[in-house]
Parts: sequence; C-alpha cells; structure tokens
Amino acid sequence: MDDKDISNAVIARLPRYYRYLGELKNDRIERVSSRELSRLMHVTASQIRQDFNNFGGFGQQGYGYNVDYLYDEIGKILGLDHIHNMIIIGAGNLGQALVGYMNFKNRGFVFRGAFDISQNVIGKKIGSIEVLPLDDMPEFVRNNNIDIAVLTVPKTAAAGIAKELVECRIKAIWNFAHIDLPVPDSIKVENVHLSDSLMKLSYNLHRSEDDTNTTGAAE
Amino acid sequence: MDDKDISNAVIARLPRYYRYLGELKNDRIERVSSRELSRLMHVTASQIRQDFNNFGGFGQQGYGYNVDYLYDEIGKILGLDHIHNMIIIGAGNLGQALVGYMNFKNRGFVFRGAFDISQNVIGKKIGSIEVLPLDDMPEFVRNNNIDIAVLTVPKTAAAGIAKELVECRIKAIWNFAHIDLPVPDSIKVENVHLSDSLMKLSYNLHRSEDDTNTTGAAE
DNA sequence: TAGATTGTTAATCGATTAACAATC
DNA sequence: TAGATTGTTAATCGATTAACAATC
Repeated sequence: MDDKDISNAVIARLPRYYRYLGELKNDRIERVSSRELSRLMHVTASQIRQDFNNFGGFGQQGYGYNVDYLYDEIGKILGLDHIHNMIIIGAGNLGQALVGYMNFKNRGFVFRGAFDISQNVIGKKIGSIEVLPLDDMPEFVRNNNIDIAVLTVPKTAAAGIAKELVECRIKAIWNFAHIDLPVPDSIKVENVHLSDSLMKLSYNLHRSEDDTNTTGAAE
Repeated sequence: MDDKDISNAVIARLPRYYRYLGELKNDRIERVSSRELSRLMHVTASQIRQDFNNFGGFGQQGYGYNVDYLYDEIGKILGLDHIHNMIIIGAGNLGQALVGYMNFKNRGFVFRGAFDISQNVIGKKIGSIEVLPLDDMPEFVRNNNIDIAVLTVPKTAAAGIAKELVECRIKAIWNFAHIDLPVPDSIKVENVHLSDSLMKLSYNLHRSEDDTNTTGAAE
C-alpha cells in the first residue's frame, strides 16, 4: 500500500465523500459518475477522479463508480474497518456529549473508559461506563488496548495529561483543549479548536458586512 | 478596508496567531520578531510576515512586532471587538457544553437564548438562560438582534431548521450537524463535523502503522 | 551609523483544473 | 460498435518559501 505522502487536503475530503456515498447507498443508488457526484457535492469532477486515483482505480471507464464498493473502499482507507478503543479524559458536558454520540460507535469508535479529577463526577455513569479517577488512567490504557484518547479538559491541565499519555504509549489523541499539545510526531494528534472555528465564522460575518458597505460607496 | 479575497488558508491561521500572541501578552513580553514567532509556532517566518501583510504593515523594520498592538489588530480582523448575540438550537449535552464554555463569552460571543423541541429540556435552565420551545425561535431571533445560530441538533432536523433560520434573516450559522446546510451564500456557515475529524485521526493512525510495517520489509 | 528585521518581489513548490487517450 | 466515463498527463492557478532592498 503506497498510502504514503498523500496530501492533507485529499484526506480532509475523504470523510465528505464517504458521507455522500453513504447517502447514495441509502437511496439504493448503484452507480455514480464523477460528473454526478460533482454536481451533488459542488466540487469539480476532475478533483474527484484525482482524489480517488491517489488510492488506485476504483472506477470503470464508461460506467463510473459502484457506490457500495467505493463506499467500502473509502471506509477502509479511513480505517473504519477496524474497532478503535477510546477513552475520554474530562467528563464534563463536552466529554459526555461525545461519549453519548452513538454514531461514533456505529463506525467502530468505542469508548471503553472515562476519567476525571473532580470528585463530583468520579463514580458517575456516562451511558454504560463509569467515570474513574485520572490516576487510574495509565494502567487502564495499558491493560485495555486503548488506541485513542479524547482530551476534553481545560487547557491548563492538557499538557500534563498529554505527557502521561505519551508515557503509556497512546497512539492518537483527539484534542479538544485549546492548546498545541507537546507530544512527539509518532503520536497522531487531531485538534478540534472550537474557538478557532468560531473566530473564523466571526471573520466571515464581518467581512460580508464590510463588503455590503463597500459596494455602496466608491472608496 | 480591502479585506477582500484573502485566502481561507490565511484566515484559518489567524486564530492560532491570536492565541500565541495572547500567551506572549500574558507573559508580559512586549515585542516579537517573525523569527521568534516562527520558532515558537513551527511555521516559517516568511509565512508569518506574508500573512500579516495581507492586512497592512503591523511591524517595524529593525524592531519586529509590538505584541499588544498586533494582538489587538488581529482581534479586530477576526471581529472580536464586537459583541455577538447567539442562540443555541438543540439543548443536548453538546449544546449545554457550548453554552457553558465561558471563554466564548470573554471574547464577546454571548448566548441569549436556547431552543429545543424536547419536553424533557424545555423550561430547564442552562446557566442563566432558559430553554424555550423551538417554535419561539423565529420571533426571538428577530427581536433580539441575533447574529449567530449554533446548530446542535440531529442531522435529520438540521435542514428544516436551517430554512427557518434563513427566513428570519440569521447572519451566520455555526453548524455541528453532520450535513451540508442548504442555505444561500449570503449566510455564513462554519461547519464543525466531528466525525470527519475523528475519521482523519483514524486515517493517520493506520497510515503510521502501515509505515512501520513498510520500513521493515522492502517492496 | 551599523544591525536588525520588516515589507515585498521573485522563485519554487504543490494543488487544482483541463484535456484527452485508453477502455469498458 | 458507439457512447460514456475513467485514469492520467499536461496546463494553470494559487500558496508557500526565499531573497533582498527599504528602513527603523
């Protein structure tokens, strides 16, 4: 498999393809051409074909792409044919929301444990899992084949916990703390910086207002 | 202001600059050069200077950038000198987490209302705001100068609500539903597709495992 | 002034789009 | 076969990096 050095831009588009293909699948549509998908998704057909061909040819000339097959293949590329064992660190509202989000489970992402430092939540149950004290986390990670740690703690706590996670050989961190984690490159980090996202929205909101003004008066 | 057609890539980097400058500010550091910032943030000094110069010269030759000034200017570019009135639609765990996240408030993003269809949450209080029935939403938006709607509802409900939001002239939607919203371009949408993010992490996790295998055996 | 560092132009690199031959 | 549509090469476009003159 020469998955090597495929650009981030391509990878970032795969989940969206996967989503649209899932919908076509639900609608019992058997085949789709890059042209149809292009119209549906508002990206160029050329880009769609280029993207897919990074991973080998999934289509057939004169026919297009088989929806079921393409869906499965993209799923495999994204690792969705594996079960991922996850823990959550920080059992606040956000942590609880993520654990409760059942769609993750459907895709093979399963929460095995939850950890916090607050006596208010330790011992509580989130769905079927009990919140344990953070001190128990390293042992739990080692004993339960945990792949992914989800970090939903205040940013002041995040760096310290990240170091512990490195020590117990976590493979990946899904980071919701508003900080760039100090971990070696061997550990994969995906950041969800919510306030960055909100700031982008804010920028676009004001830009459009500025534009409106600008069109009215010259200079 | 010729904020026009500044690339998305640049905008996406601004919140991160803002964050690092905020930290320097906290540390009472007065000035910073693109070179120092480059070392700190692991981006090229050239990119930093190019990015800032999209908005005019914030620095001074031979000196660098004044941290306080640059912080404020980037804040203004991002619209953080305004108050933003927001509502949340969907008062589940995720909605509650976002409303409770006080840092938004510090940056001028203030939740004014919360809406849901479930009798289980209508009437409940989230912080200081009461959850109202979704039917009350359009009037509330019109009467309270709401800029941003935060959408944390299941994807089946999202499209319909988006249409209502368009009708009551919302300016922007922060969308957590796993769907591309059917709204005109005049309404700004920022998507937070959590499962897309998790899939990217999954991809990178497996890619690194493949690499490990590959380095062992040739071909 | 000399040294430092920006602002900005030019060079490079990478990603997207267009075009078309291959082929089902 | 003829028509459709891919896979892939070439052309274009845009973003990043390098270089350096301007200037504090």
